[in-house]
Amino acid sequence: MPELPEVETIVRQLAPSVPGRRIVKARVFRPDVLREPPDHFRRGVTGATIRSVTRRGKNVVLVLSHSSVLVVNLGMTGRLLLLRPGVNAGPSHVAVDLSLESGDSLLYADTRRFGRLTLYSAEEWGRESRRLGPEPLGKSLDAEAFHQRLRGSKAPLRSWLLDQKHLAGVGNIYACEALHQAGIHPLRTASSLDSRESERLLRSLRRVLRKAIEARGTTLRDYRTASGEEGGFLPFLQAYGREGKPCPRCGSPIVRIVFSNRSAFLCPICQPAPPTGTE
DNA sequence: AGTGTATCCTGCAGGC
DNA sequence: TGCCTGCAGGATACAC
Repeated sequence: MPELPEVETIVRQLAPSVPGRRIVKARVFRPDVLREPPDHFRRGVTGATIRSVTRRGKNVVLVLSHSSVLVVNLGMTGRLLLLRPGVNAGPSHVAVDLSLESGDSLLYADTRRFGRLTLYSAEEWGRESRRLGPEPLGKSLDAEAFHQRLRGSKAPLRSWLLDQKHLAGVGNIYACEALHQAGIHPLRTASSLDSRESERLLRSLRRVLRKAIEARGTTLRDYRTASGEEGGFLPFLQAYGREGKPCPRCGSPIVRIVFSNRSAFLCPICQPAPPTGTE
């Protein structure tokens, strides 16, 4: 669930208050969210000062002193919360608790435990980060560069958008929303878009991501901001999760299709189906 | 280079 | 009330 806007919301909330603070104690309740033995993780973070909190794709990136980097990928149900004792209540399914010297805690909670906390050296994280595609809201990606990237792939657009090596941060909700807004069918192949269509798709993608950030993300069920609040973007979804409900643009019922083992939501009128190629 | 399938997990909604 | 099935924001590995 946590896609770019949700992770960006969490990072924006943590960035003003967390950097400069030291981790005085680390408790691991669910070792399976770590990629290394719990005692190694505890040794790696205890005593370290958090230098910065940033985002790369769907990852929260915490740069620690001693040039190590703690990367949090929230999976489907992960939450990263700043818990102020006596102010906000703790969540269930706490996996890792990082106590800060002020008495606050940075909690990682995750019902399904698909999320991961990974401790990298700066070099290792640099390598990992370079494997991800460009940031969709970043300056380096212009319409021309986007079109060039699309031209190299025959994958269906929805699959292409979800692949983090093409673009970093797009998930199923915002892929479906952007395609709907751009009037492009999710099964169109990436390379089939002409320059006008690819420009329209990039514009739609950026618009929906920005709007979702403004609304502090989409809470379907589990997502919470770093302060434990729900995101406000759900009422603005035009296609995702709206099977059978009227398309806000043309009124015809939204349709759910499944491919690559995941649902896609679309308007069959606004998003004309590509030729099947079998006839 | 693609796709389909399965896996890691829990919880909730809907049908009966 | 309970049982069952299907479904869920993600990432990855496998066979084909």
